[in-house]
Parts: sequence; C-alpha cells; structure tokens
Amino acid sequence: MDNKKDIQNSMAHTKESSSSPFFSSDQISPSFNNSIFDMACEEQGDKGGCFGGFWDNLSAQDYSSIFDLLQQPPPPPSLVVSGVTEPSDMVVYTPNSTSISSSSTEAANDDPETKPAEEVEQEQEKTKKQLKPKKKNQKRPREPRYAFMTKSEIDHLDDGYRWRKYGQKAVKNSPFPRSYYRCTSATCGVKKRVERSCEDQSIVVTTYEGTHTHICPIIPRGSIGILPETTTYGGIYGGGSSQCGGGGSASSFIIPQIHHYQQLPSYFHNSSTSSALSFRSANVSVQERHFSPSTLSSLARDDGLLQDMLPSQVLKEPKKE
DNA sequence: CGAATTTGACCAGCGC
DNA sequence: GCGCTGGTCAAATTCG
Repeated sequence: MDNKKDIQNSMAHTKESSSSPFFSSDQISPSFNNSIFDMACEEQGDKGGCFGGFWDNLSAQDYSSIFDLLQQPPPPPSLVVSGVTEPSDMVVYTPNSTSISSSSTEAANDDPETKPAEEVEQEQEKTKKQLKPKKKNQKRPREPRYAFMTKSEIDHLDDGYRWRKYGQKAVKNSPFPRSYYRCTSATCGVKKRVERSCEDQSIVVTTYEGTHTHICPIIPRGSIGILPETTTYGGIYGGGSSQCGGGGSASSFIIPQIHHYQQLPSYFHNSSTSSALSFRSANVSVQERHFSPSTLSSLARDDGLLQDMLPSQVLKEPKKE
C-alpha cells in the first residue's frame, strides 16, 4: 500500500524515468516488442484466439513503417493500443494491409453506439443478472475487450472514470498479479483488468471490457497526476483536450499510439458531452494512412470524438513530404 | 462512517 | 472426472 502511494507520490512530484510518456526510439527493441506482444497475446492466447498475426506482424520494422504513417517522425510508442476482442469477434488488423478484415460479429454489429442508451443499459442489466445465477451451459456474452499498454509505474491509471477494485489474482507465467476493476457507476458494467508485463514491469496492460453508459465523471485526483507536459507530443499529438480531465491537464493515461481508432470502444466516444476520449488528455496519434483526408474528416464529423482524438493536422493533411 | 481495498473462497470453462 | 486457471464474490480490513 505504502509502496503504491510512494510511487504515486513520486509520480506526482517527480517525473520518474519514463515520465515522458514516450520512449526514445532506441528504447523499443525488437525483443521488447515481442515480449509485449507475446504477453498481449496471452490475453487471448490460451483460448486459441490470440492475434498472432497482428502482433507478429508488428515487428520493430513495422514500427518504423507505422511511424511513417505520421507526418512527423514521432517518438516510438510507449504504449501500444490495440483492439482486443474475443476470438469470436476478433477484428484482425494487419498493419501493412489497407483493409481491415473483420470477422467481428459483436464488436461490429453490436456497436452499442448505434443503440439507444436505454437498450444498452438493459443489456447490461441482463448481463448482470446472468452473473448472479451463474447457470451452466449459459455462456456469458463477453463484451468486446480492448487492451492498452502503458509505460507507467502506476498500475491503476486514472482514465477519468471511477473504478472499484473487486479482485486480484496471480496470473500464470507472470510474477505480477492482475487486478480487476469495475466502474463504480451503478448502471455501468464496464470492467477493466490491469496487469504488468512480466518482462518489462514498467509496462502496464489495461484491458477494458464493456461500454460506459454514463458520462465521464470529472474527478479531481491530484494524487496520481502526471505532469501536464506529458501531454505534449510534438505539439500536434497533444490534442486530447478531453473534457473529462479538465481540459487536458494531468494526463495519467497516455495513448501515443492507437491502432485503428475505429476500434476504440464506444465508451471512448460516449454520446455525452464527454469527449471521445475518456482518457484524460490522452495523447493520441492515429496510425492509419489508408484513409484519405476526406475519409478521416468525415469520420471525425460522424463521430465527434475523432475530432478530439485526431490531431488536426492528421485530418487536414495526413501526409506530408 | 461510508467508501474503497484486500484477500480467501468459490465457480465456470477448458484441456487432458 | 479431475486439475488448472481466470474471473467474481463477499467478508474483513483499511482509508479518508
């Protein structure tokens, strides 16, 4: 406990080694990538799903190509964001392809965003009810899951929502326990799991499951504030002036790289005033060059959130040179 | 004192 | 069926 607090305090007052949310490029070695991706695969791997292809394809070389997607030579990611869903609704991304091949049945078709909020709530209540009786032969429908990797010493990153920890488990092949959190909002069934990479303990893997049905509460939480300058990503990537975080200060959840923003969970762009991004002033860059500026623009228009998420430069002129 | 966290127990799914 | 593992519950404990 005290350890955590110490860490948080130190995070709040002194910037630890990785206080800059971004690695320098030489901080990500191929082996580093592999370890992270392997670990992420483990999320699904034991179920035979794993995104093998996706992760495998993301070699260090891919990183460099990914960086080409951005106009400026961006710093390498300190965090890899990817859609992680159940194998059954797996969305497969191939960084080098121009298309998104999706076999998703739930993530795509069941997009809560397209449903009335009431319906979403009803569904979540159903899910809750299903939890209680725990009947056999009645598989609980799994919400799409999304995993984020963050370089941080803080396990539980403040993403603007309030979470209550309801469990902690030691996980196989990892010396670090996995923590289970649930959104404190009564009607909201969103869960998240937080665990550390066993190979690089500075990496925190956060897996979200479900969709927030409420706006992002604005909770001043100075305790784990990270210095605002972490939000500056070469100027253009620091745009996430989320209303959740009080206008882009104190980012404690850092998302320098988002693979295929389309797959962001809808709670990132909840229909509320809350911005697209729940993560406070998250740094977002979008690795997507396959969309034309007009496409991006229209997406942004369609989805409000993208305007928050996408650096304006991306929307306006996706490719220099 | 209420809220949040900790932690051991329990349950379900899966592979063998 | 059994054991392993992940996920959840809930009582106890701690914190603010």
